[in-house]
Amino acid sequence: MKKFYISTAIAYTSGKPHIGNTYEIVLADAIARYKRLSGYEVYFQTGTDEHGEKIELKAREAGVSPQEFVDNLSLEIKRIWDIMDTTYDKFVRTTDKNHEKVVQKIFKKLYDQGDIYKGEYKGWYCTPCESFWTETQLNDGLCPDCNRKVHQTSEEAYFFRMSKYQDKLIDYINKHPEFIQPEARKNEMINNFLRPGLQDLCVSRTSFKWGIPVSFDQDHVIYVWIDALSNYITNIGYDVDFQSEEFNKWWPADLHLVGKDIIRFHTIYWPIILMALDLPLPKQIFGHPWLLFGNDKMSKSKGNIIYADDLVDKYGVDAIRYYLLHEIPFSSDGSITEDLVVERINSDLANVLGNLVNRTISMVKKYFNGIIPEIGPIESVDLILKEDVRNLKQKVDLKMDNLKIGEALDEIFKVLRKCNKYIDDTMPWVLAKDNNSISRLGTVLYNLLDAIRVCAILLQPFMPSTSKKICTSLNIEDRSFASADKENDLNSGIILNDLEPLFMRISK
RNA sequence: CGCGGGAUGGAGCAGUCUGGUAGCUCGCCGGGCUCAUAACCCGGAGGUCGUUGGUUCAAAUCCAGCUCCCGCAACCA
Repeated sequence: MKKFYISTAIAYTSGKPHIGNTYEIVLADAIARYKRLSGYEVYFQTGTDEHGEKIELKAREAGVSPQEFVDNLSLEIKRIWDIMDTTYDKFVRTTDKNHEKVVQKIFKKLYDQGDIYKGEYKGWYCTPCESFWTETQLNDGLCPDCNRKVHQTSEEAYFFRMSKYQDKLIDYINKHPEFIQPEARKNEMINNFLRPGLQDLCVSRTSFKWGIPVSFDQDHVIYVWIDALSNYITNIGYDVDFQSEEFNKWWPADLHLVGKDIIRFHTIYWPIILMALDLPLPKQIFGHPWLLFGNDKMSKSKGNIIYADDLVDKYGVDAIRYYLLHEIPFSSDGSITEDLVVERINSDLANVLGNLVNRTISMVKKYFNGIIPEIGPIESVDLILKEDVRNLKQKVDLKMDNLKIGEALDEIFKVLRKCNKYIDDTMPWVLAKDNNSISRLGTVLYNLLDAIRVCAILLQPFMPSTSKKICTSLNIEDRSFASADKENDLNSGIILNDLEPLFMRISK
């Protein structure tokens, strides 16, 4: 069986994630479910990134220990992932003991082989704020927090020799055009960082304590790069000098999903760390766009934050999954407001999907006592619908393979719309009035039910519980993706199970 | 001249590589139908495809200049 390892970035435990932060786990879940249904053995990993100065600070503000602080947030994040009905196989934490142990070993190995060396980190220090800043973070040479003067300072730190691997990485990226998605991001990375030459990366800190200590130098904690990024290998059995069967099975990852803001770390630092460890690189990294509130970035200061759990309480999980998966394009930012959510629910989920299923099932009840009819006489109008249904899975596959998730959903909804048109074209209510056309009526309703069957099967990765409701009502036994290629796979003579309306219209 | 992406009916997008009647969803207007969730189906209005010039029988599409918007420009994750 072919394997598929997909990951999200691990979420930083500095605060409750908003709906935009929640997009990534839903996107990953849709892809993971899609792969499983397509016959892959899937490993889907997510989790939390729990170290760093910011967390140390926030914990102090909250009057709790950093460990308590991250325990709470990690739980909260996991709760939201669960609310979104996501099927991750493992939820990892960077405070897991095994992760910490292996990260220390990785650091030591890189140090021993000369990729990491001890040096000095030069920066700017703001005494009142007790903060280090880099040259570029300064605001006209002043502290970006308080706008006061800063003075140059230096801190003992360990550095990673990035430049040693840059040519190898450029070569790799050029030979693997699919490695960085969308492709525009690849140009950014090559032109802004790789071609001008990489600076050595500071991989340890002494200015805070909340992190994994460097095993051979206790004044230092390992900085985010090596700590957080290695979660992708430490949790599947990588152990520096011993590699488990599990590791060999899953690595390299097939897809790292990350936000566009952290694509640099995943397409430059992470691959170089892997090269230094002599490990293969992940096959693909997709830096997905963001979800904006209207046209603005969501932020606490703007007070425009929307949380996933609030939306789910109000509209249901599948509606929100649909919104996220359908409305966020492949490479440009998506937009959300509550009005937009309502609009999408009404026009797509209620009017097209919900109403179609409802009107079809009620006709089967009304005209055939709820029993799936036999196929009778066939007309040319049937063949057109059948053709669209037959081609659907292949179209969805193509979109999914290119990570065009919203367009994959569009393909399914196109067929649902065609079903609505088919009803108007065939006018089953007219057929029902004439005893001579009852078998023709059977054909029409059977075709509709079978089209709905295929759509419901293909909707599983995106709207799992809605899909399940439809499948249960139609008594669909085989729900694998392979069955979406079968034609007329419904059993005539079986009685439909009751189905309450899937999505009701929401009035504003 | 730092690098890259974009500008298409009221809104959001596709079409640009491989020039040849400008397409989709939503909204609006009119009609049809009644199985259905005031839903569904059909039709219509609305675009000189950012701007100027060039190539061509023909340009949203190719070339050049200009204007505006956005992302990136390294240690906050």
